Amino acid sequence: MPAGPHDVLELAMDGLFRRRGVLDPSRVVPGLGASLSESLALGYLATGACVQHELGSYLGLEKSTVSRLVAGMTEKGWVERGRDPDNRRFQKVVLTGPGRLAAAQIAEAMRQRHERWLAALTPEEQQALAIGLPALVRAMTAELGADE
Amino acid sequence: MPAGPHDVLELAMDGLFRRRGVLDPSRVVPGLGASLSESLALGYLATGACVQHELGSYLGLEKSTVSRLVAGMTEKGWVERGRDPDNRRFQKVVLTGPGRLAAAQIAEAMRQRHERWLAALTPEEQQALAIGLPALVRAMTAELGADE
DNA sequence: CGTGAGCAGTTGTGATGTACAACTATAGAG
DNA sequence: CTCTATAGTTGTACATCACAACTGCTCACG
Repeated sequence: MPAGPHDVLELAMDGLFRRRGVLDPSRVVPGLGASLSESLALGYLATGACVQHELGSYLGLEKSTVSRLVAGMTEKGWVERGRDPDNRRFQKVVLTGPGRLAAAQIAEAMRQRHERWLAALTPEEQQALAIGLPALVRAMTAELGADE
Repeated sequence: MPAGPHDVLELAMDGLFRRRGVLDPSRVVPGLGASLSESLALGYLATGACVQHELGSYLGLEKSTVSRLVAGMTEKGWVERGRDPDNRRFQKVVLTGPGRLAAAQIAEAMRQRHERWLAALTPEEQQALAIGLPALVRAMTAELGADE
């Protein structure tokens, strides 16, 4: 009954699943009213404009869902969208000023939250996490197929 | 620009959020048709019968949600519920035979999945994960307040 | 050219998972 | 015995998402 590697994962996953509300950015940045998908989209768009279907593949969402997601973000004034003049099939999505601000707020709140968590860890644990966690994500990603 | 501990968490969280479908047991044990909450409930009930509101506090769900969750699991034949004779306010929930089987199937599938992930890690990474991950979950849990 | 195949996006519809509010039933204290 | 607190149920509404059917655009091929 000493905890093997599997038990560690088991307990961690259980803990994460049961507290999946933590993921919710509306708790991390209250009053902003961004859903999880919106937050991820804002973060992605902050690295550069993109076309809707690219956003969809990044977020792992169906195109219809992305369409409505972007529509909602447009109404909130975070993005603007318009047909790409070079290829009018594409909807190019661009962050607006307020959108950039919202993205920055979310990123900063996340950063602070992560620092709070890390502050509760010993240096050894931090070091271990920095090695183990990326490896785990790599393994999980590999299993799911290379959907970037 | 070397990745600090924060960047590690940032990337890991991003990766986990975007692939939150991984959490879905219906992919891990296809054909069984158990939702995430149902899977967690089955896992919890496998450790012993309990009363509905206890299940709710374990899962972090509102009592009405738990009521319907248990109703659904009853229909699927995984649990039975009945008033506690000692205190008729309580609904005691107990795993049935099929429920026990489903719980075992889920647990086994999870175990296999975790082993697959771990197999893709070097021994050093496994060791690091075993130290870092529980620490992270501990820190997250502490921040959220001590909910079970 | 022009037409047909295929892709990007939109809209209609519905499933799922959840919370909140109002209610019922039970228990226990005074 | 009544009053209050607790466990659970039901009505309702909301958020997130997928699938299917549609529109509009592009491009290759005859």
